[in-house]
Amino acid sequence: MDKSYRPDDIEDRWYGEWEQRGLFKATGHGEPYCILLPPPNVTGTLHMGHAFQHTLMDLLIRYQRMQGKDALWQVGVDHAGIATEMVVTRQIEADGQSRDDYSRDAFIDRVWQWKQESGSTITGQMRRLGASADWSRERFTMDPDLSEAVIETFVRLYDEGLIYRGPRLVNWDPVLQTAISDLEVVNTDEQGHLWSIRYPRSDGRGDVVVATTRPETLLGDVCVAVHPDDERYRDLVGQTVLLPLTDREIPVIADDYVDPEFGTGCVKITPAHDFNDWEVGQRHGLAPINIFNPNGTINDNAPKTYQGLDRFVARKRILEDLKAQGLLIEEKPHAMVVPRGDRSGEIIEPFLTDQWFVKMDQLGELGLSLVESGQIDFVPGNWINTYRRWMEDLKDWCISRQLWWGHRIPAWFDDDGRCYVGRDEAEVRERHGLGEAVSLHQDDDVLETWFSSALWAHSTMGWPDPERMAQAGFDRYLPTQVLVTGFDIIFFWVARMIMMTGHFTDQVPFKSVYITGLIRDADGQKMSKSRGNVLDPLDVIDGIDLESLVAKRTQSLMQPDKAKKIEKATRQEFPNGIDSHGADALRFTFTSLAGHGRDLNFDLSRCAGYRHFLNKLWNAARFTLMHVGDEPITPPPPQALDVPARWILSRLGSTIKTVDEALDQYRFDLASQALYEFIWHEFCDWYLELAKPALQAPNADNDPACANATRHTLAHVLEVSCRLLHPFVPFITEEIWQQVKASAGVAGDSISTQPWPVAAAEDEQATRDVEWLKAVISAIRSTRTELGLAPGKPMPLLIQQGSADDQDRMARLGDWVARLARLDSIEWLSPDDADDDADDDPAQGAAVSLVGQMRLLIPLAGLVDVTEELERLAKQLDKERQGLASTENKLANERFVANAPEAVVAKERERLTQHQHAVDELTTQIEKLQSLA
RNA sequence: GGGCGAUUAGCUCAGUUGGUUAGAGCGCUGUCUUGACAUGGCAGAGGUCACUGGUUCAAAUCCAGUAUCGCCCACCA
Repeated sequence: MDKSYRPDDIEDRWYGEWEQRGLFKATGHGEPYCILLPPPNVTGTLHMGHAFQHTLMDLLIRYQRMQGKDALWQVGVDHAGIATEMVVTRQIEADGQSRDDYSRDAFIDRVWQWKQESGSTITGQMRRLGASADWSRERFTMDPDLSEAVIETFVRLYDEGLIYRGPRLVNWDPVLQTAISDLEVVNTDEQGHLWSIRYPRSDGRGDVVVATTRPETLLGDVCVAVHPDDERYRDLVGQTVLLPLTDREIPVIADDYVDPEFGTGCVKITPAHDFNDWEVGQRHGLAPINIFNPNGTINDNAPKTYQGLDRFVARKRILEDLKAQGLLIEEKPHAMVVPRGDRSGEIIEPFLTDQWFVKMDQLGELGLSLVESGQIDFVPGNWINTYRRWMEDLKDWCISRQLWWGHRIPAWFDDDGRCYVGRDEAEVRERHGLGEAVSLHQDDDVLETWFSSALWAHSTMGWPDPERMAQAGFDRYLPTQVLVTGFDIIFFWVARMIMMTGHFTDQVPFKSVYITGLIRDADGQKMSKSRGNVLDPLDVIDGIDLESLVAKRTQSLMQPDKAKKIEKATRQEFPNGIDSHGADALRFTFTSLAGHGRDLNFDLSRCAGYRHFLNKLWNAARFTLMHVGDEPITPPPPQALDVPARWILSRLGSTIKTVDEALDQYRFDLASQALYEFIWHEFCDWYLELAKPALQAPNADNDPACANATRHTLAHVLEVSCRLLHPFVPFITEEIWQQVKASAGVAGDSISTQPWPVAAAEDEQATRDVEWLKAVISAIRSTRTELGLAPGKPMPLLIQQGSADDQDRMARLGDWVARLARLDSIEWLSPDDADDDADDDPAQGAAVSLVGQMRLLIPLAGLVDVTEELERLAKQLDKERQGLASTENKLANERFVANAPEAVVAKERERLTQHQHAVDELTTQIEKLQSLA
């Protein structure tokens, strides 16, 4: 093995091997355990959020696989309608063409071509991360059978009356020219203007003044509304006003939607271009007037002068014209909420179009009841509130999109505009008795991407075809165990999956939903391209030089003027680029940070810390292998195990238990912490040191049985630790395990299919022994350092007092004390020597430390300044006095003694004795030294 | 406007049903190339657990309120 841990060397090798051997395929044997991968966009590349979630899913899958379960990680990719069209359109433009050059079929062909070439970026990256998915079952939402599931779902819902089509006001993206869902609209706070406009009364008796942030929409006004109780305008209601710039007269109506306190208390009503106004128009039977074309220009319903103008150009022109006519009274700045499309960033237009909707009343109730009944639980539990609140206030789901890439809606229109729904044209003709003479045209719209994603749980299990269902293990893997995902798609996806799988299969898609936090940068900022603080997980894994990183962060920014600032910050934060950390270190960072209910700040220095941890493990393995060789070691009889061996085996058992309990509750952070603590601070810091004497000459020659037992323990603990760590850090553990398996007496091709370790019983006696040993050694080391005694120089140790236990332990464990504390001798002084009056009291010229009843003396022999030792003792005394005071206070409180559990009081009493003893000892020692000085 | 969460060491975070003198990593200080590891060892420094009250023998932990920050949802022109 290399002296240093080099993740790139080992990680490359193993993944291909695992996949080739088919180790990640579901076996079909044993208790099933299935996780669905939320299908990433086919256009996507792995970002931190994916890497985090995939690490957790992979950990669970590997853990369960090792438990002997039939672990299936069902993966796949989403066709992502809008995102994919944007990517391919951009590519077409880069080729010097325009999208308009393409027919629908030609465009779709081009998308498929793109998909074949670059649609697997993210799955390649998942492999780099170590994701142990069953790639043989990888699916794409537009695979023929998944498309069949989509059509089937649509038709059935339509037949059940749960899908309908109709003209509705929807969120319209004028750039992408498609409807988008409420969830895809981001409401941003922006500074706009509020204009006050005069509408003259038809009867010539003055005018009314309305305030608006969107003056161009006045072309579509159908009335002016006032509050019914508003005294000021009582006489106006029922009258008409002249709509400026047009030749229309519109009524004044009363509606309590109007807030009389705001502005003038008069509101212009444009039902075709505002959701509230739509409601008002409906209530008063006023037909909406649509003034926009789909691309956001003014249409023929407006006066000629404005036709064809872009909505914002039109706004400017209208304001000028109003001003010219003296109808513009005031313009003032106004803070407002502007709806923007999350894909295009454009201002969204409420727009009247024919769209398809799924009725949500019945499905919503079902989705709610499946969670309320406890069939699905959320981790952390409070997310159920978010889910509940949304489900209780569902609006019908607009599922049609005016795109080309996606599942085309299975509806056909005849020449009279009558609509027929069916699985295909032939079925439509048959169902509705339409002969060949009737010409049919399929609806041009496609279904939004989330419609097919909503079926993911059962469509990947073969639904609706019975044969495919049997083959895919529909009955076996559904419901799946846990869905790991971010809160941001609870509405988009989680809720809809629950409703759809529930409705069509009478099952829940998953039993638990584990909601992860968001990955932020080290300062808690959201990672975003525009902030220039995005970390690519692949760069953390493989490293990247500074120039490439700067280039990556400053390329194709929406606001190119930010490039300089981003470059500067990047150069400052990563003066040497980013080091290679390896997939294992990144994974361990994620699991360590994965507490509940909290976003996590990704700090690269923490990732480096875990790379160091893996280096530590690597070197512990080197040390072990150096001593254990590669032949099986005869297992020693239990009585041949020395105290350190019994201790480390006991600690290993506790660690297994802790990890099991933590993972059971999805506490990845606690599990990681326990492993870190065990490997570094117990196995490396103490056990390896305690094992050395037995392994080295002359001890090893004198006591070969002990040496054998130690070697066996080393190999065994390392081998089990590898298995324990494997779900967290699969690569390094495979590498080490392959080398230690022989000496540990274990056989197998790969660690990933080895059994999960089982915790042995704790060995309390060995634990207490080693706690004592550590206390004694630490006390001596501390004394030496504080007095500035050469750390490498062997010293003698004298011991006074001490209990029978102390004496017994020192007899059994003294060799280890001497070795680890660098002592050349240990000598018990007879009680007489401790007499205060004795002139030859050895303690007079020694540094003293206390462990329980024992006084540990290191003779100073004039090596050390007495004042220094006095300072050290004074410091200790101070600490002990504080402890004593706090304990005394507690015990002096009668109610404490009376009410606290006996064990707590007893503990406190014991503590009192110890502090008292220490204070006495230290005081005596200080007096002695002072008399000497 | 409604809801959720957070506030613990310089930084990033643990702290389970209340019970030692509140822990870890990174950073910091001192020291050591000791035969696994300087990506390291050993020893240290560093905290009024946001604030104010309350419950309790006992509060970082439970309750109420306050402050600050963050997120989600919401129709005010």
